[in-house]
Amino acid sequence: MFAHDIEKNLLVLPANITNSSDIGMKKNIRILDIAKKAGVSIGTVDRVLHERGEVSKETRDKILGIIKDYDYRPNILASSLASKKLITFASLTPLAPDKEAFWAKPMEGIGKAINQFRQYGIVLKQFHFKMEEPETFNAEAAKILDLAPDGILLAPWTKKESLKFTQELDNRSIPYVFIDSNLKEANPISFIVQDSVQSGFLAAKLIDYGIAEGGNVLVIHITKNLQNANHLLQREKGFYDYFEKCNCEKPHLIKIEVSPDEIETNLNTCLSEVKSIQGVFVTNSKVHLVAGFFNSLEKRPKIIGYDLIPRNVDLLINGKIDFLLNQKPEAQGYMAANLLFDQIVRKEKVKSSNYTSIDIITRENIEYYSSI
Amino acid sequence: MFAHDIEKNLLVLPANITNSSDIGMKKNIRILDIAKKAGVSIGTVDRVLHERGEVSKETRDKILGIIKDYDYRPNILASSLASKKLITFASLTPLAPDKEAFWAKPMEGIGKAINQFRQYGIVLKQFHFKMEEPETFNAEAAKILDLAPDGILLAPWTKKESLKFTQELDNRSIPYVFIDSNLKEANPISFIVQDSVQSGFLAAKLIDYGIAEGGNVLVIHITKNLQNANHLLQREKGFYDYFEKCNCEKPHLIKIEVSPDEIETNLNTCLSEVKSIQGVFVTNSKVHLVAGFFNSLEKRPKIIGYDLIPRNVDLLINGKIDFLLNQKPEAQGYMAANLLFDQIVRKEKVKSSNYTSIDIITRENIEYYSSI
DNA sequence: AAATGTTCCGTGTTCGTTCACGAAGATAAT
DNA sequence: ATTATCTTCGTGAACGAACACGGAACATTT
Repeated sequence: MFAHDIEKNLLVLPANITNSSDIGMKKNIRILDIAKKAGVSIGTVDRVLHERGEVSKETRDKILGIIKDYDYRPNILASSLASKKLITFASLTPLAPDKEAFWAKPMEGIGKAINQFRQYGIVLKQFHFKMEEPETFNAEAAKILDLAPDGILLAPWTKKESLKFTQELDNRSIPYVFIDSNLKEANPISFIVQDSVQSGFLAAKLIDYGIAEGGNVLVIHITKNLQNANHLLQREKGFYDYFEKCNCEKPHLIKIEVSPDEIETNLNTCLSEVKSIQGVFVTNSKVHLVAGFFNSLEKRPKIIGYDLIPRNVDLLINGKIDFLLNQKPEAQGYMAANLLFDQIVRKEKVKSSNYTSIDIITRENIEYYSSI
Repeated sequence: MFAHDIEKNLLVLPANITNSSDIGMKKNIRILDIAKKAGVSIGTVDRVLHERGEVSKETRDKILGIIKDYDYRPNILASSLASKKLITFASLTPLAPDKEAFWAKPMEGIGKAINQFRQYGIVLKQFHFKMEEPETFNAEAAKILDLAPDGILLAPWTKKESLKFTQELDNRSIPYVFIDSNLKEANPISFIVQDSVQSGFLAAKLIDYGIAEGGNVLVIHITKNLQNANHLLQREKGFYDYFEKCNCEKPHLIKIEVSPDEIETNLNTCLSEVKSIQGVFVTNSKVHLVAGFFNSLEKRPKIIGYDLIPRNVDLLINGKIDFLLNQKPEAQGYMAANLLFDQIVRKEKVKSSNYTSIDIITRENIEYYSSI
């Protein structure tokens, strides 16, 4: 009577009656099951699953109905095993001068993820551009278009070039994931970034928490071209916002914009003019360049900066820097690669916006922030 | 001449000459390849791989040599697909009274991982014990032994009962992973915990950073049975250590041990006797129980506690608590399940000790610490 | 010498897909 | 009516590993 209900592999429990103390017990419906229900062969089901036509509208609708009703999910193990074609991912990120550089970290995470995906037939081709030379971005982007990969991990460093590239990707419907920063005008399947404004806000809180009322606080941008560095401006904004909104006595904020090679003169001038510096906020990883300057003062100001690059880490451990804000670049890379995988291989809908946590690092907790 | 070198699927590049700009391109050697090289059939290779005998020592050694030389890694896709047997994981954790409770979080992470593993034929059976009733631990442990799962996720809450259980697991060579705390006397394949001493150390730093020199600092244990709560004692130790080692002016530390239902009287007495409380450190998630007491003081002390449970989060956001230390319980669960998977399914060696980061949470960064 | 064990190893099927190939049946062109 | 061309669908061989089964070679017992 109910033989069909208990026939092997055809028993598919509705999701809502699964035993809540067990996870993963639901038996998936197979292509063969769908075929039987529809009275066709697996070849036909396969054709509608892969949308390669040659199926009458009638049977197509029938099969699609069954797929929906029984919530068919392809078995990616069998799928990847049977599929002989390679899936190619490409990454386009700033060139990391050495293994210690910031941009080596996301690549680490990406590499780790890709290695786990190897048996799924996934390969990654890495491309790098030089941050100061937008032409190199275009050149590498062109190479990627030639390669025609199945998915792209992209750090959209300069807006104009990135938009041109992503528009072309949209045309060719090649999915891409943004890493490190986002472009509202583009259509990535997902982006994974840190909230820069909020991180500046947090930095201000940490300064505020640690200083006596009043006094002077330096906000230092160390970059050659501040206008191109949107991150830094947003961090600054968050920092200022905090003191606007808080009901604390607002310190006197002094903003300094300087290129890496002019720090010495610039900061010496500043120190001779301003007394009683209670806090220093450096808006990027270059904080190691300024930490030494305040040793001479009778009371060192609270110093806060960004990123766990080795020189910063040393200074943090030695007590010359109070806080580093971290954005887990390895984890970002790892997640980004996983997002592409979920989208392309697992064919799942992925969260389109991903904000990484804003980690507060001190010498007391840094040792647990090294690995992924 | 070199035909065998380029024969399909037999081309296995040494790892050191892979192009560094590409990841995942190395072709894996298959069982069939090993069989050919050894001049036997795949059946024989399969027998030595699974150590089920019936192979002469001679050919066995030959095959093992090839496996080693060519760094054979089984294709887990094909492997899981072909293997019809279910792999059962069991978890034994404290019962979470509701979805918001602390112990619901690790289960969330575990569940997420297990769902990703479903197609590998993995199921999870959940077991829970009541924290105050060690007998329930024993009862559930017995159920698990009956079930004879392939791997176990275990929160070793009470030492005696846990050791008895893990010894039995050792006897039956069932692998287990510790979560939340570790037992030096046991032999888990891995443990994933937070360094409690260091977290107390960090808490002290945050108090120290925020208070003026001197003054009184309260250390509050809120528990029914402090001696059974090793975590809390270690956190206290780290907290005291900090002020011993630092070259700051050490505040006067006042230790309070109180059960959850006696807080009110206890704390009121304390407040009437001690003036000028600058900092409060609560050694567990019960910090929400005390935050309200200090509103009446003209200057609220700095308050720090543990864990992002809803009541704490509310108080943090409302500015009644300054810092919460977090141990990413979801991520712990997720990682623990992945460790079991890597060990049992992927047959990889896993890191035996895993320390989660000690996250500093403030109202400024909490919104990015909710999800996994 | 035949019968029976042992030891060692090969073969074939299966897992759920992918995909090339080809076979019907219907329709259109000759 | 015959051939050609579509449209629509089924079949069977992979993919790499797991595992049951069976078979050959050799040794041991009657």
